[in-house]
Amino acid sequence: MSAHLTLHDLDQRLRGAGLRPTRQRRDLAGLLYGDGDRHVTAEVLHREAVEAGVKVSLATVYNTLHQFTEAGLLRQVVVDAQRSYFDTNTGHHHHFYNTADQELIDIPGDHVAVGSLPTPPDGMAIEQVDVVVRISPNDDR
Amino acid sequence: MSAHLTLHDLDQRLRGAGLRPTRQRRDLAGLLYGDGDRHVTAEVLHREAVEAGVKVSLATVYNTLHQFTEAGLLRQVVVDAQRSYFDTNTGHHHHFYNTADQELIDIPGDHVAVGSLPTPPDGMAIEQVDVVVRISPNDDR
DNA sequence: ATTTGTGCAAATCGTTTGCATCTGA
DNA sequence: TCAGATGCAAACGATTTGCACAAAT
Repeated sequence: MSAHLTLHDLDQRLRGAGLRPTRQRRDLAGLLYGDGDRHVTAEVLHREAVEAGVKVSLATVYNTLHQFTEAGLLRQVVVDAQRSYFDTNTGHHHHFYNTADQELIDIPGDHVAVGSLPTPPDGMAIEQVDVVVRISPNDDR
Repeated sequence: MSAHLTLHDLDQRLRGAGLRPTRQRRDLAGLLYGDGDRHVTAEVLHREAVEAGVKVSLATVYNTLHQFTEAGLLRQVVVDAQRSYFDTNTGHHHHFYNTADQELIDIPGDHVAVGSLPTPPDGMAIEQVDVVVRISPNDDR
């Protein structure tokens, strides 16, 4: 979709989400939204930032990921008990999770049909339905 | 279902799974399988054990939960990045997850229909499909 | 000027591990 | 007997937090 985002684009997106466009937020947003949909962990994003010459601490990466999530710019995906993934695709969709190499792959929302959900318990409302399809390399042959 | 399991029942179950029936495993199994399906975290099970006068360390609870899981007596459920849940119901089913109080509730397998899954990427096989319906108390009115 | 964000290091929390000691078959 | 289990405390890894300093409005 987006080939490259200008500095101005990023500022707009941050302001639109009610976040001050600081240098680190802009840089991180650039890494996150610069090239298609992504799934990152804090560690991975921090490493990328450092490798890209962006000066930012791991603590700030964590803070920023959570702020982005609250602001609706990211979505958190729970598939692994030890690690938090953040998805730049905030729309309706589900995931393949490759348990062998811990990689997440998007499944477009309309490629999974969840039918006949039971009524939630009394006084409860459905917030979100997550479908995780766990996959692994088949070692036939 | 099971009103109360005898010591012998527990031993049988453990042996059947290829595990030596030690005192702590028997005691923990008693807590887990004594009364219907349950969802526990290591912390919770350890606390219950201590309260029930069962002498067992937290480390052993962790070990035991994992051994039971490998032996097919339990199933691990990933719904919260910070905490691991173990489900005594190992059959095909899904979950409601109450995000307000971190409670898991079973949804019978045949109450959720997942249709038209996309084909997994090349060389990959589906291991399991997890559906988590996140719910929270609705604060209307 | 004031508010908000950042970096660092220390603290936290769930979970795992090393190792000496016990226990079940 | 003796392989396998357990307990304890220390180690761990991911994440959060406290606080002094820096940057944005």
